[in-house]
Amino acid sequence: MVVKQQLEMAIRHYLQNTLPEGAALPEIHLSRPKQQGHGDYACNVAMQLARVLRKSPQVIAQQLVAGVDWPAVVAKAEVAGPGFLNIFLQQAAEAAVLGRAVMQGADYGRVALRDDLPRVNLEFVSANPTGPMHVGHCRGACVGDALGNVLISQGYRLQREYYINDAGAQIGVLAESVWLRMRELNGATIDFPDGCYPGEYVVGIAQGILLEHPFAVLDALDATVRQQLIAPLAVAANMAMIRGDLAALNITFDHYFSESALHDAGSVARLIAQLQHDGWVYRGTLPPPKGKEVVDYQPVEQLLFRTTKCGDEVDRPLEKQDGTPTYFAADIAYHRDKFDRGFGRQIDIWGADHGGYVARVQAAVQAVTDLVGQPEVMLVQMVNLLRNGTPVKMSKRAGTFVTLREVVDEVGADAVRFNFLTRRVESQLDFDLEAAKKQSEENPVYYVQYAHARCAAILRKADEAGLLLLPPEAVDLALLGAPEEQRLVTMMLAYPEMLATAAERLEPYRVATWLMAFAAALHRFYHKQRVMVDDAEVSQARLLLVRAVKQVLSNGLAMLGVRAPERM
RNA sequence: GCGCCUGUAGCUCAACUGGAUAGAGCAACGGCCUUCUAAGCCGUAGGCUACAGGUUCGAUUCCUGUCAGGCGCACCA
Repeated sequence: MVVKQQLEMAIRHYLQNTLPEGAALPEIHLSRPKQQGHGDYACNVAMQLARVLRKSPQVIAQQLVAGVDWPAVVAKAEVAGPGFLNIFLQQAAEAAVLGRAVMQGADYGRVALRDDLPRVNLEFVSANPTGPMHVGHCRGACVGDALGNVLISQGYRLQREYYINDAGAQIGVLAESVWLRMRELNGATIDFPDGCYPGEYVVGIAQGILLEHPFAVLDALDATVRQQLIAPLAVAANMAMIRGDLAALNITFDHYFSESALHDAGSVARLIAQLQHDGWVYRGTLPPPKGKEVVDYQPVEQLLFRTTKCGDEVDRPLEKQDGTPTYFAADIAYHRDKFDRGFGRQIDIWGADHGGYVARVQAAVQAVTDLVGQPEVMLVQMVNLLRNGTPVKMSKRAGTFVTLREVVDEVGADAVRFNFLTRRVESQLDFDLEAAKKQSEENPVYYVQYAHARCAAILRKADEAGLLLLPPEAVDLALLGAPEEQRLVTMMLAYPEMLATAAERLEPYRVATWLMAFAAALHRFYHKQRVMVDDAEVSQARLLLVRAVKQVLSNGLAMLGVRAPERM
């Protein structure tokens, strides 16, 4: 059992036996004090109880110190400040974490697979297959991949999924764009209409398809037939490109799910029929949207879903004016499909521009699966791409958007990932290309990686010196008494707790900020204490410390998908 | 007009769901390499946490209002 839980239980046990009848047991919250002098854990329960017991928090805390049956790992507990209970652990008991980290290796901080948890479907990126990924997708990609790692580390069975929006009008536009490029390649002069995809990659796709399907053959086809031929080929080409872009970021998915397959299988139509049967839909007319001028608004009777019954503002259409299903209808079927595939928990990572979409999807999913609050939607705020402090204007139409690939090539996958993972998703952030390049050698990511390389260098040095590393149990941990050493030990103890918190709150950025603090602790230790000294026992103790630190750095970086280099 | 997110050092961001002296990285200034990696360390400077109220032992955190920025507001995806 984790120390934190032992402490919690000990305190709860005491309170249960001593609190007067009817007094509610407060939540026992143990925190890691920022100040080293405040012990390994702090508890504020005395202050919470002050009002109920009509006693000063200091007095209550004092009673806790004396009365609680503290676990053996506790060295002492004392009252501090306004009534904090500061708990200090046995130094040797704490330092046992070093052996665990070294022995468990990559598994340190991880939890075994838990069958009691719902299976998780994590959907992210899902960029439209109409072109290469642009930098806007990058943040969601990094966050999603890291979150997947974090959840898996805490025992979740998780699948990473990419939803391919390969249905709808945009695909027709894509096919038409490819066809125009084909005609251009064939010698025609084309005036490209506004809605088309102008990017250079469309030419490549056109060329690729022409290799298999000669122009004359395509030209002879009926326009609709031709489009049906070109569209899937163009989508496939774009998806190959997108997979390549993701691979450049070291991101892979377990499953790619096709929207058109959903339509082809009749899932959408079946869902609508089912909803009609269950009384969730009706024919009605929506009022014009408020606050925004809709020039072409016409009151039209549509098939509407009663999302208002589950907390949405207005009911939402399932069919367009022409009778074909809306994207929303397909999306309900999609989330229903995830449920049918056995995912009791669905997490979607969307861009902030989809914020208005959350309520209706959650309402609909609740209606068709009885899962309340699903999908859990993480809204990732926008990234402002800057170059030398000025915004980079991005327009798909003008073909001026910056691709993910360009950014990765410029800045490097490790730096890109770390950069996007040090911030909470709720905060919009600026990403300056020039700054990222210029600072590429002073980036936080290198600070952490350097700490790892430094540990590796020390261990190499020890190896070259012919030093035989003792097994952890043979090392005298009491020799690690310096503040810098204890700081490292404390942080390693906190690592599993940090991971658990990151998973619980869906906040992978915690790993990155923790790593920066941990790396700082290592660098400080390095400058203060020499590892290999004349005293062989001290050397062994510090080498064990370095081995453990290197391992935990490596584990943390792995969570973020960032390399842990042996040399820099 | 309504909804969601945000406002913290010159810049980019943290602060462990309400805790103790608000911290890192860049940028600035001053020190530290003939011993394990100077992509590092130590020090200095930099803050009315947008503003005004409220809740309580205690507020960057929770509530209300104001201001500022971002995103969204049928039949696109």
